[in-house]
Amino acid sequence: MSQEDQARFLRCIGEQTRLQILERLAQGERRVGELAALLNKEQSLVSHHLKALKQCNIVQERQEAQKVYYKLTDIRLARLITDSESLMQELSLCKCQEENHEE
Amino acid sequence: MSQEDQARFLRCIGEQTRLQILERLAQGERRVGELAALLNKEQSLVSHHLKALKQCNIVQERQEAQKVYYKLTDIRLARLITDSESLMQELSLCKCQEENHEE
DNA sequence: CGTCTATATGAACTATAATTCATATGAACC
DNA sequence: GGTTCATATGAATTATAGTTCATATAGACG
Repeated sequence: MSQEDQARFLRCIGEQTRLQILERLAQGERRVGELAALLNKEQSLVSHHLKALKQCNIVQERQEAQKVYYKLTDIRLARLITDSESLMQELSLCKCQEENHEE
Repeated sequence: MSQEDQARFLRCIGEQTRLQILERLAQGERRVGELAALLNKEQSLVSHHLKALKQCNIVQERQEAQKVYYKLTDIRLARLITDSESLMQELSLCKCQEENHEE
């Protein structure tokens, strides 16, 4: 597993729509159309993102007739995301001490 | 803390050169020039990446004369990266069962 | 077989990010 | 003050990634 793969993996998670998808999948299996409706995004967009997530082994699919269900490959992914979120929140607290301007 | 911020944070970590920088900083403070030499990259490139990391509160700087030392804002960042790496490695093992072609 | 439903795909476009190069800044030191 | 050393910056270029649209595929079902 190269460092480039690790970077690719993190970048794959580091996208807002994909984070939203993963948030939903953390609660259980969802169909493509369901996700699109829940997130209020185009079906093709969701499909593209799911493909990206699949390529990084972050999600798995299961087909049932024309319907395709996606789920997290491993539930620990949800934990990883949660952990990164809370760590990031702590880090950003420090920020406020030093700078509170946006340029 | 918005989801967009979280995505930005993960993307910031999800870059090979920055991962390499963080790997070094996990071992302790380093100067810009040191990092450039260690990674065999241009000084300006390292500087740009450090700026990106700083903007996400991932690293902190400390100046001493003309020299600028960088370090991780929080050592748990190193853990987060390590954790993501090992989880990712596990996930990629499953991959091999299903596909072993590169297109 | 035609139609509907669900999803995937690919091309085109747009946006974002990485890299390089040349140069600016600024401290140190003679 | 001029020179050197360490770092930062900005513009220009290139590479990568996100989004949309139109269309393909493929199963279900009358």
